[in-house]
This record gives sequence, C-alpha cells and structure tokens, in this order.
Amino acid sequence: MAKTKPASPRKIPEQDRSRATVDVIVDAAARILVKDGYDAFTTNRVAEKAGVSIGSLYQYFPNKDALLGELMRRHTTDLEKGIEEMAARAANAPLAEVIRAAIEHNVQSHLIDPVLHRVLSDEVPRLGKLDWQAAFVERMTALVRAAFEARRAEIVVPDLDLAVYMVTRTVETVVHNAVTQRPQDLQSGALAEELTRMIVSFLTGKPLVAKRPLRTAAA
Amino acid sequence: MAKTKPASPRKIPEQDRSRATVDVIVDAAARILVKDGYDAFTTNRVAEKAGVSIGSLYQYFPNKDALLGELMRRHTTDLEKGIEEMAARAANAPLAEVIRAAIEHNVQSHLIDPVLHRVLSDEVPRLGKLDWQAAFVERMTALVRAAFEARRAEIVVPDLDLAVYMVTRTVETVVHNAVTQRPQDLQSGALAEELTRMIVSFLTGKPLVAKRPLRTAAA
DNA sequence: GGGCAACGTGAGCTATTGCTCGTTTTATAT
DNA sequence: ATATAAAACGAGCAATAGCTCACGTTGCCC
Repeated sequence: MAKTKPASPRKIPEQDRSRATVDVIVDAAARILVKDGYDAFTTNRVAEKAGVSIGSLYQYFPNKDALLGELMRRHTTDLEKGIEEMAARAANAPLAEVIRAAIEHNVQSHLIDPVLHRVLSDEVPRLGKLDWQAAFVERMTALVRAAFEARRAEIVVPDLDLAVYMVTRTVETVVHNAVTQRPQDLQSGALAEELTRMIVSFLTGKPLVAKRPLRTAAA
Repeated sequence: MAKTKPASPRKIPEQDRSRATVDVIVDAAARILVKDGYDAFTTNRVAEKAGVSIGSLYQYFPNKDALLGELMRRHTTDLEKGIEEMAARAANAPLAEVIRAAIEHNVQSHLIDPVLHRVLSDEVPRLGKLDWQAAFVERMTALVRAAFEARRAEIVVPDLDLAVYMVTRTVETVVHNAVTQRPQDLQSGALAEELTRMIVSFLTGKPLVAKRPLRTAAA
C-alpha cells in the first residue's frame, strides 16, 4: 500500500481499440466494486475481469487511484446530467416548488446505481479531494445559492451561506442514507415529502401547505 | 489485507501490568490515527509508538480490527457519557427545549476530540457493523423516540419512525460535517440555533419563536 | 526459593498487491 | 510489402503489512 502520487493519465488512447480497452477496464472496476466491495478491488483482479492484461491497464492508468478517480468522474458526470436543466426548468417557480423538484431529482439520482453509489461514497478511502470534485461541489453550491438569492425576500435565515450549507448537507445525506436504511420511504415518496416540508419551513419560517392532505394517523 | 475474522479478545489481562499495556497500546493507536491518519495505522507502528513489542499487542488483540474496534468502543463510551442524564434532565421540558438541549449536547460532543472523531467516522473502513455499535444506535434511537412519543400531540409528521430517522440523521451529519467545514458557525452557536429551528418547525409544523431576536440583515 | 503462569519480546514467515519492463501483436501510412 | 508506432501482453519484482512462535522475564503463591 504505497503512497500514491498525483497521477494523470499515462497515455491518451488514440485508436478505437484502445478506447474500448479503457471502457472495458472501467466497467470491470465498477462491477467488482458493486459485486465484491472495495477489498476485492485490486488492479490485477480488475484486469482479469476486464479480460485484458495488467500491463494494458497500466498503459492508461498510472496507478490504482487514477482508475478509481476516472470511475468516480464518470459516475458523477452521470449524476450531474440533468441537474442544470432541472434548475433551468424551475428557474422562476416558487421556492417550495424548486425545493421539491430538487429533492425529487436527488432521490431519482440515488436510485440509478445505488450500490455503486454507496460503495464510492462509503467504502472507498477518501482519495484526498480530487480537483474536479471540488469544482463539482462548488458548481452545485453556486446553483443552490443563486436559487436562494433570487428568492431572498422569502428566506428568514440570516446567513445565506449557512442556509445553503445546511440544506445541501441535509438533503444529500438524508437521501443518501435512506437508500439503504429507508428504501420503502424513498420509493413511496414519503421521505421526499417530509424532507421538502422540513427544508421549506426552515427557509421560510412558515409551514408548507401540503399538496395532498397529510395522513393524520400514525403509521 | 486478508479478510479479518470475527475477533474477540485473545487474552484477558489479569495483572495491573498487562492492563497498563493494553491502555498504552490503545492510546498509541489513537495518537497515530490523529496525527498520521489511517494509512499510517499499522500494527507494527502502533506497537513501536506504544513502546511494546508487536507480540504483546497480539496477546490482547487477535487482529488489527479488534484493536480498532476497542478504540472505537472507548471513544463511543466517552460520547455516550452524559446523554442519558441530559435526556433525564430535559424529561418534561417543552419539545423545543429538548431539541435545543440535544443539539447543543451533540455539538459539544463533537468538539471533544474532533480529529479522532473525524478519522474514525470518515477514514476508517467500515468494519461491518460491530454488535455494540448496533446496540448503541438502537439505544439512542429509542431515547429520541420516547421523547417524541411523549409529545406526540405536538408533532405533525404522520410517521413517527420516519421523523426519528430524519431528525437523528440530520442532526448528526450536519453537526459532524460542520466540525471541519463550518467550525466558525459551530463555535458561535449560529448553526445550533438554525438547526434547532429547522428540526422544531419540521416536527411541529410551526415556526420556532426565537429566544433572542434573529439578525435581519444578511451575513 | 521454587515452581508456575502471566507477561513480554522481536526476528522473520506468509501472503498480497501495486506496478515494471522486455517482448509480441496489430493497425496505419507510404 | 515494409516501416513505424500504438496497443497488448504477463512473468515477476519490490515493498509492505498482518501475524506467529519459540524463547526470555516478571510477579504471584505456597
């Protein structure tokens, strides 16, 4: 377990053949992580499962972390797809609707490849803040911040930065953990419903009027 | 990195001498984790730093995970100290006060040994659900649930289990992440204040009347 | 003080893993 | 066809980490 160096792609694939090799390697990496967890994620195993030699793997990935990084990058890119457009679509909707849409989008994202998502965020050792990762977080934060600023008058939280921080953290982690611990409430929409109430009432200081009447009996 | 087995203490220390040895080992483990992170946490290094031989370490800990487990157990025990008494003290206070007290207690807990706490929860590979860990979570959950049930009339969330889940997750992770990402807001109490508002308005469906007037200007 | 068990020691075994490098195969260009 | 470079190969090296075990030391009990 040597300390891993900075790491950038060793060689850029030029022919279709090599691009296919890279893809097959990344896919195998994902499959191993999903099926057997991070402990089973060794470069030799990935190469074997991909049906390529270990040497080929190291032609395109300078080290293990680079492969992991590329996998995370692709996964994140998939998740990001659609966020901007959702934000644009809800651009001049009322605050409560924006929140609801964002939360529901977040829930859907978490239901795409839950196992890979969980392994990547829970089991993989933090490979100290990749550059693109920080950029991603910043972009998302900016998006939320802009949405809040446009509706500043409705928001009672004095410190807007703090509000953005708390809301993003809360939504992300509650939904994320619910994938494994509350799958039923995620599917039924109950969690998204309550989470929306929570965030909206936090921001506006006023209770959210429910779209559909809340059940009044206990579960 | 072999798969680690169940693991229970290999030998129970009987003399003072050996109990001191165990302590010095656990302390060294904590110091290494805090100062150098999980990558530097090797059994040989721990033994060296503790000033005992590697053989001694393995007389009391059957494997590496057992040492880590014991360290976590001690840390958690420290955190748990005071939770029950706080719960008892706030037994018949109004809901908002209970929430506030619990959140402030949680904040204080996170400020005890923040670095160790962070390493243990973020950097250490999940050693699949220790038995005492599950028990701890269950005890805490039961505590919160009891507090909610005693005030069921004030709570608008239809599914009380879901409410308990969301509240515990939210408080824990927001505070936990704030330790490293929002230390200022933790220290100032601003985060605890807003978090309390968030939880109370979520539960009661009504805005929390601020103890001290909120600043109305933006940050 | 003798015996026994608890305690302590550390050289080194075993196993694994990330990764290299000399070689061979395949595609492209002329 | 031949040359050239990209792509693929895979045996094996170097490093490291978890852990064992045969042996020495300390302390308790009669």
